[in-house]
Amino acid sequence: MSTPPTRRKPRTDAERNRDRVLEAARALFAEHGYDVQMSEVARVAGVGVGTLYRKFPTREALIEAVAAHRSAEMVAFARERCLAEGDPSQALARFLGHVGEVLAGDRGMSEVIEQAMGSTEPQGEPRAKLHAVVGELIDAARAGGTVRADVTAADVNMIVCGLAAVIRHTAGDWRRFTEIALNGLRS
Amino acid sequence: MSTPPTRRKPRTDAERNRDRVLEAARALFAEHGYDVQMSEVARVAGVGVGTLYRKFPTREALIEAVAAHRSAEMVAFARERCLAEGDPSQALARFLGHVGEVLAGDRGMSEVIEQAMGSTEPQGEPRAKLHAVVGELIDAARAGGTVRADVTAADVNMIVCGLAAVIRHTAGDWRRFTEIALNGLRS
DNA sequence: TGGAATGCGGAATCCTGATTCCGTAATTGA
DNA sequence: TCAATTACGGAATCAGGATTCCGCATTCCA
Repeated sequence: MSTPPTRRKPRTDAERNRDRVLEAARALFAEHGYDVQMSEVARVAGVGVGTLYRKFPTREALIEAVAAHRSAEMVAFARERCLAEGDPSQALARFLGHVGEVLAGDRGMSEVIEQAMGSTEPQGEPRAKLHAVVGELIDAARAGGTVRADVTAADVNMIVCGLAAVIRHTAGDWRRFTEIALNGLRS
Repeated sequence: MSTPPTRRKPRTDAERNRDRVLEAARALFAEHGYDVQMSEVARVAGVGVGTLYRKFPTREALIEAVAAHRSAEMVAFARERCLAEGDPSQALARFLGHVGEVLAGDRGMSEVIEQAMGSTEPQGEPRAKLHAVVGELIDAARAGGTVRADVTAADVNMIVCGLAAVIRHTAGDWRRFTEIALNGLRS
């Protein structure tokens, strides 16, 4: 009830280019963070800036697209690898380990997560789901006695936020940070 | 052996203006972080941009001047209020509490500290002293049995880095974060 | 195959903010 | 008080990057 009746099928090269842009952006953002120029993304994608802007109308939109994808992956991991299988009392620990792994290999994502885990302000569905999953992970950990009864989602969000910062700025061993944090949540 | 013999005394309004600029910068950086325009600093200081630039040749120099001052204050607090007086085993805890207090009221500083506590790269004397003091605080805490024997300066630096991020991005209660961290360092 | 329709490339344009320049104004020392 | 010296204000200039525009190339469908 919205699109006019007869409409051509979108040109095949158009979607191919969209994929190329996304892939280039993913790689560049992962390596350098979001401090990358649009023209550079276009160049790596083998595309003109005009094309890039037709796919993603603003720099912001491109970043959001990439971040949303990664966030969804993290949520999926939490559900499938942490909550669904294995020892539930270790679910939270496995999650933190995975988050660290991902952020250590994706500078851009560490920037997003650092901010996203902060205030509960609206930031799109993917980030909201991330918050929700954290809640489930805590429940599991609490049930298993791995953390104190008074641990809240806010606590874990702070830890994830801190973890992101540590990974981004520190040369040191982030696993050590997660160990300390988890130990601190124990009764 | 450096300055030519006869030289006038610097104009009094010149130093007054320098102070005004520093004060304006401190206030603005504390409230908004370093995302403030030079012209805004000048306006608040009641001075022209030209004057501002004569005192601090680049934006970077101005930021550095403000940050160095604050860093020195933190080091002084650590020595005088944490190491010199009170229960030594609580020195680290008191220090973290103070850092949180300062960062919570100074957005710019939280940005600096988040980065500064990361790599041990050269960042000027003030930051170097901060690292040194952290070492002393750990020794005191270790001696008092407040933290495990294997806790290192790198551990605490990560925690401070994380704390800065938490304060900057989170609406939540950063004291809770320090409690968890300190608890995590206990044996 | 032919001519719409849809995309493409990338130079040109716009914007935001840092930094420079220079004609004036204020301060100093004799 | 007066010339010399030092500083000031703020418009003009520069620079880095995001975003727009439009003539040309491709792809689609009858």
